[in-house]
Formats: sequence, structure tokens, C-alpha cells
Amino acid sequence: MCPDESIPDDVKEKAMKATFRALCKHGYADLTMKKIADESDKCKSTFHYHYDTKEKLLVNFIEFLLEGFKDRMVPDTEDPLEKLNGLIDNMLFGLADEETTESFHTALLEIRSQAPYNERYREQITENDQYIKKVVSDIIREGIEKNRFKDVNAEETATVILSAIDGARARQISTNRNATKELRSSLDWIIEDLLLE
Amino acid sequence: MCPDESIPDDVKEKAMKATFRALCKHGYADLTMKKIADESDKCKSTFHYHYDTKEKLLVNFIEFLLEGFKDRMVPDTEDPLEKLNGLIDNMLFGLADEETTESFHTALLEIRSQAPYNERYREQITENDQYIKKVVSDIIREGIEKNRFKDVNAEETATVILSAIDGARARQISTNRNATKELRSSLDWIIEDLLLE
DNA sequence: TAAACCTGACTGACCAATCAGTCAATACGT
DNA sequence: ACGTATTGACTGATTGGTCAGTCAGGTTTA
Repeated sequence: MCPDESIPDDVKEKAMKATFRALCKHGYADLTMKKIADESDKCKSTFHYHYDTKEKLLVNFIEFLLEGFKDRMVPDTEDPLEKLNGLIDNMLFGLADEETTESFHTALLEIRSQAPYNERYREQITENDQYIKKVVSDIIREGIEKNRFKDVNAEETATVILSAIDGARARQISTNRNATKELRSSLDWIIEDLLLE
Repeated sequence: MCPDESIPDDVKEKAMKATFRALCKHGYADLTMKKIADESDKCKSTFHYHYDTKEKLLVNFIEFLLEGFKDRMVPDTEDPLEKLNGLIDNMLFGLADEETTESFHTALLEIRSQAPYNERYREQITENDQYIKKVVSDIIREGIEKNRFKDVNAEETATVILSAIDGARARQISTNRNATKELRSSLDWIIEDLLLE
């Protein structure tokens, strides 16, 4: 069967959740179809039946992961500063408990590190990247228009903030330091100095 | 044999170069002892003879990789602004050709993404992380003392700059955009606004 | 001198375990 | 009854790692 829209929703949800759990538990390099299946109540063959190959399952998974990311990042508020700070918090600390957030970011970084070898991964990540950059630069532009922010270059400011967030997430999971917390307080000061007053 | 100092220098060099080439060519997830050996004029068993296990070889490799990184990043100049900009350039664009730099950053990101599952990887990366942060904050402090920079918090500024560099490197290799070039021009403006007058 | 011995470097053949993927048989839902 | 969903058993390929043995070069012995 082809991995298109013909997969039942309940199976798809089980597949995605199982893939997520297996990826968090074992890491991308040690991720196998058996380990994915073991995280669900289905067996290995069932996932082959629905997705054909491991790669197709994983491409579907990335899509699922980034789609969920999009939906839940932007906080529901009108004030540009609140919206910006809320988005930064969501991106650095996630929406669930600390462990789930750490696992989520680990999964994302593992997929990122595989992107150079897989164009489909790269396309998905690029699209997500451009989306979030538009969101942040729109917030900054809105702040400027409402005279809440100084008249900075919105694109460049967004680039630095988003790059720093990505970097902090990578450092958070690959070092023994609390890199996201460090960046949060550093960004507070940067935003104060660059955007406000 | 144990993977200590008893390994001949020429063998060690061949092992490290072969590991680097294999890692760049196949990615961490598909990295095997055979593929490493195939990148050298030695056979698989030889690397097992010198390093025992695949993991010990890779821990040695990370040490080798980060040591080389340390040695070559800081530019030889007295002027704080020149030194800071030179370091940023070196970290974003590397010292060799573009292809080698991209491969190097890919290898680093792959190892980073594996750090959550391997404490020895994490220790190495943490140490390297702290080293480079000290270098950057020292440069900023020096600039403040010489009245070339504004009186900012050196630690927090270094955190943002280094996080952004890490993030841009991750985006550079995992998207279809030129993220390092984008960040470089954004950082120009940030440095102008934050550090200079 | 030369034969015997030793050692570290290296190799190809081999192993059990595991991999992604296949397939015939079966269970299920309508 | 019929198509979809699911399974366990299976396959060929590949994995990290082992091992017996080869080889070059140095040291000891006769």
C-alpha cells in the first residue's frame, strides 16, 4: 500500500506516536521498524503494509512532527512583545513537560542531522523554517507599526533570534548545561536593548 | 588493544581521516566499520585491533575533531572587533573550502544529535562549548576594557552570538537556504547596534 | 653468521545477531 | 462472502565483533 491519504486515522496516529516514542528512546541511528512496532500494539509487518518502506514512514513522521509544531507555537495574544516572548518560550521550553520537550527537540535535531542525506527531509525542514521566520518577522513588523518596537530590520532581527533558539536547543540536548534557560535570559536583555525603549 | 596512547601516529591519522570521510559520505546512522575501513588502505579488522569497539573509535574521533576545531578558530589579531568578526567568520564559514566546511558541520551536528544517548560524546561537546564561550566573552570583555565596545554583559552577549552561530550552522545543512550567510549579515547589524555606537 | 624466536601490525574468513522487507495464512468488519 | 487489516514465519543482506594465522622486522641464541 502507498503511504498516501488512504491510511486510517487511528492507524496513522498509532504509527506516528510509536515512531516518536521509539525515536526518543533509541535515537535515529538505532531506530528500526521492530522498535517502532514494539512501541505500539501492532507488529512490524503492519507498518510495512501501510507505509511500504521505512523511509516513507519517516517522511510521513517528519511531516506530522512539523505540522504539530506549527499549530501550537504562536501564543494567542494581541500585544507584539507578549506574542514574541511567548513564542520564544514555546520554542525553547515547549508546551508539554520538560522531558517530552527534551525528547521532541532531540528527535528534531536527529532529523535535521539526516537532512543533508535526504532531500525530502530537507524540503520539510526548509518549509517549516520559512514559516516560522515569517511569523516572527511579522510580529516584529507589527510591533514597529504599533510603535511598541524600535524601527529595526525585522528580517535580520528574526534571523538572529531564531538562529539563537535553534542553537540553544542543540546545545541544550548535546551538552550538560542548561542552554535554553541561559539563552532565555540573554534574549530578554537583547530584546530590551534592541527592540524596546 | 586499548584505545590509549599506544596507537602509532600514522595509524591514528589514517583512522581519523577515514572516519571523517566515511561520516561525511554516509552519515552517522549509516556509518559502519566496513565503510570506515573502505576509506583507508586498511581493513576492518585493523581498526578493531587498534580501537576494540566502534564506540571507542568514535569517541576518539570526536576528541580529534573538537581538538582541531579549538586550535584553528581564533584569529591572530589584537583588535577586539576584528578578532570577534574573524572568529564568527571562522565558525560560520570554516577555514577550508566550502564543501569541507559543510561536511565538517554536518559531522558535528550528527554527533551532537547522538549526544543525548552517549555521555562521553556529551562531555566532549560540553567542554568544547565552554571553551569557545570563554574565548568569545573574553574578547568582548577586552573590547569593553579598551573602550572599543559598549559596557554590555559579556556572558549574555557571547551566549546569543554563539547560540545563533550554532543554529545557523544547523539550518545551513538542514535546509535549502544559505543560513550562515544570512546570519553573518544579521550579526553585522546586531554587533553594530549592541556593541558599537 | 645464521638459524631460531618473538612481537606488533594486519588480514580474510567467519559468527551470531539483527536488519528491512516479503508473503501466505488468518482474522475481522460489513 | 469479500475486501481490508493483521500476523508470524521467513529471506537475503548486513551488522559489530572474533579469531587463527600471515607477515615483516628486530632480538636472542648457537
